[in-house]
This record gives sequence, structure tokens and C-alpha cells, in this order.
Amino acid sequence: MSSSEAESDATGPRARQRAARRRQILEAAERVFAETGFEGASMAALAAAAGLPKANLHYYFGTKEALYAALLNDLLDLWLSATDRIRPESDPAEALAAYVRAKMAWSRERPRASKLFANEVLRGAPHLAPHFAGPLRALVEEKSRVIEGWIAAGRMAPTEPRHLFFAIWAMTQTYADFAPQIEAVLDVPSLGPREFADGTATVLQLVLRGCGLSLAGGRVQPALEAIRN
Amino acid sequence: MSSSEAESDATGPRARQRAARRRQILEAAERVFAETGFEGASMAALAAAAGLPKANLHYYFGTKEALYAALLNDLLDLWLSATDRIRPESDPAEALAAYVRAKMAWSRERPRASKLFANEVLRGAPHLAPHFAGPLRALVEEKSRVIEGWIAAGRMAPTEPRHLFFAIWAMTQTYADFAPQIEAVLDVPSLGPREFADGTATVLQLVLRGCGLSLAGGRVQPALEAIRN
DNA sequence: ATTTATGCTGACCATTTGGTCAAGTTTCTT
DNA sequence: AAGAAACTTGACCAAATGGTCAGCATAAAT
Repeated sequence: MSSSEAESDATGPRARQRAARRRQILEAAERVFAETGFEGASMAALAAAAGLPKANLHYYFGTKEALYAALLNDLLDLWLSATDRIRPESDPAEALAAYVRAKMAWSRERPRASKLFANEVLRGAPHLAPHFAGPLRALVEEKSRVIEGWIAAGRMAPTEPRHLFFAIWAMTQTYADFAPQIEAVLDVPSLGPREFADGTATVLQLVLRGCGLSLAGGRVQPALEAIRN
Repeated sequence: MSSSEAESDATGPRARQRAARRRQILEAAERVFAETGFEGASMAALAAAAGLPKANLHYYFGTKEALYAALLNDLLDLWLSATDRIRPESDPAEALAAYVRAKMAWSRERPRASKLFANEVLRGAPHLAPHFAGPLRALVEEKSRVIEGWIAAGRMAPTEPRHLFFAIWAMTQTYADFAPQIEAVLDVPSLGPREFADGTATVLQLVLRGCGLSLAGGRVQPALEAIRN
């Protein structure tokens, strides 16, 4: 027993350093994969971004595929989160608004993760198919039933809940995935607080009014004027 | 004169065959590029998809980059179209509904074009930057002024028109770009008329109600029940 | 101090990549 | 019929790709 203390997550100084290196590589890989896609990212480029020799990446992750898969895996949790507030007893307007805001914040803070995800789905989502058909579908089903409950109780306008989710995902993630297009149209060098505030306000308006809802006080865009002035 | 009849678009049998070959190559390239992205598509794969030797593609387009650029160029027109109905004298609800329907139809009929476009924007849109900053921005500005006119006239709810466009683009294109995810969540092998009808109805509802509008007769989803039954 | 397990990396390899080219074939003009 | 122009393609190339591995360094355990 005394000699075999190598429990997988024993936080010895060894395991800690190993985890740090893994994070270092993954962080760099997220940047490179998000900017160039899977095929566009060469092991040489990934190694350069991480500041390590190529062989070192292979030591930690084996293959490029495995590194990519490890990266995607880390994102899945992010995707499923932020639906907490959607519960039967919640106020529909508040719950949906919180979800939209969380998604927008995610687009702002983790745009590379969003792009990585988009890249993978565009490629046919080979690595995500199990997750889509499993946990994601289950979550959407569960939350859709909550929304259908709200509708049945007359608390919001009849709406296809699954397609409502697709719409929210699309509108919020576009601020990460299609940032170059938005920047060009708005004629700004990059998306800042102003653009995200306007975007959030617009998405909130479409979702809430679209579902026949309004936030407490009847203000659909509570933070907007405050930010603008 | 008689000998130099080779006007660039003289539709001689020569020029016609040349154009046909170009289309044959472009059509195959759209498939391959859309499925694998620019870096993921090899000249060998492109040639195989077109049923031609590799050197033949180089004869017509020079480089892979040039072939890709030619392909993207063809899509730009598609992008700018479908805003015709958005004019000062139009009915806001009808105009926006027509635009949403046109965009949805485009996602259904040309999903590969949409994916190609998405792939390019994810890569930072190097080839599209001039188009974004030029014709696209100009078009959006023009149409945004129309919408602002509608708002000023009290014909629809106050809405940031540029962000409204971003939202419409995102919601409609997601049915092409993120099809694998939507299919998995809905548990269908592919998106058919039913899914597009539901999607269109939901997007229309969010956009129209979101903007304080409704279609003539107050029915937000005019075609929905007809299709379902 | 010595052994042992783990971490690290330069040099190397087979394969694939985008692209070229010379030698052909076909089609048009005269 | 002859020549010119456009088209086609197998064979080839230098460069880049993902991946391997033997040998070395470092730290842990004895």
C-alpha cells in the first residue's frame, strides 16, 4: 500500500506538474484549432503556440486527433451549463433572460471555445455525435417539457421549445463565431461592451417579446439605456 | 474583326464547353470544401469529386486558393439578394417575413453554400473582408435606415436594426450550418419539410412578435397548421 | 548511491501536400 | 490539309505533414 500511493488523482507534485503541462498544451491548442480548424492546425503550429517541442505534445496526447478530442471534451460541460434557471417554478421571463445573458457572456468570454465547437459541427460533428444524441438531447427534452408546462399554464405564448433553443443558441453564438462579419458591418475593430450590450438587448427583445413575455417592470431592455448614456 | 470573334462571353461552342467544365469543377468543389473546409480539402479529393485529373483543375483555376476564391465569389450575390422587399413603403411584417422565409429556403436548398460561408468566416473571413466592409455594409446601412423609418413612424417596436439582421442571419443559417446538432436533438436522420416548417414558424414568431408585429389576420404562423395536418 | 519510473527532445521516416511541366490530343481557323 | 490555339494528363518535385524512437535528463524510491 505504502509504495502504491499513485492514486490517479493524488495531487502529488508530480501529478500537479503533469496537469499543468496538459493545461498549457490545451490552452494553446484551443487558440490554434479555433483559428484554423482541425486540418488547418499542424502539429508544428500547435507545438510552437505551446512553446514546446512537437514530440512533447505527442508524449502527452499521443495523436493530434486525441489532443483535439480532449479539447472538445472539456467544452461539453460548458455547453450543458447555464440552463439551471429553467425550472417549472421559475418565472419564464427571468429564466429565459438569464439563459440568454449567460450564453452571451460565454460568447464574449470564450469565443475560441465557441468557434472550436462551430468548426466541429460544420465538419459533421463526428466527435460530438454521441454527446448530442445523449446528454444534450436529454437536457433539451427535459427543459422543453418545462417550457411546455409554462405554455400550458398560459404563462408564455405557444412556442416550439426545441426550436426556441436552436434560435437562442444561434443568436448568441453568432457574436463569437461570426464576429468578423459583425465587426465589419458595425465598422468597429472588435466587439466591445457596447456591441455586446446592444446584441444582448436585441436578442432579449426577440426572445422575450417573441414568447409574449416581459421582464418585471415591463422593461425589455433594462440595462441598455444605462450603458448607452 | 472576323478573326477576333473571341469576345469574352461570345457563346461559341468553345466558350460553352469551357464554362461547363468550370461549373463541373465548382460544383464538386462546393461539396468538398463545405464538408471538410479549405485546409481539409486536398486537390486530390477535389479532383476525384469532379471526376477529373488533378492537373486539369490547375489548368482551369491555377491554384487551390483561386478555386476557393472563385467559389466564394459566386456566393456573395446570393447573400445580398432577398432584401428586396425591405423598402420604406412595404408592410414591415410582410417584408421581414418574406426575408426570413427567403433565408430559410436558402438554408434548405443551398446548405453547402451556407457551410462554405460559415467556414470562411470562422477562419477570419480573409477573402470576404472586402465584401463585408463594402457591399454588405452598404446594404445593411441602407436597409437599417428603412427599418429606422418604420420605427420612427411607429410601425414597429424600437429595435437595433443591424443586430436584428445579425439575429435573422444566425437563426436561419443555423438550420444549414448546425444541422447535425439539430438533427440529433430532434432525433431525425435529416431535416425535412416538417423541421423546416417548425423552424420557420418559430423564427417568424420571434422576429415578428419580437418587433411588435403580426401578419395580416393576426396569425403569426399562417402556414404551420396547414402543413402539420 | 543506485536503481527505477517518468519526463523530454532532436533526429528521423513514410506519406501526402500543392503545384509544375513536357508531351500529347482535340478543336478551330485559314 | 496544315498550322495554331486551346485543352488534357501522367509523371514528377520540393516542401510539409503526422508520427516514431532512441537516448538523455530529472526526480522518486530503495
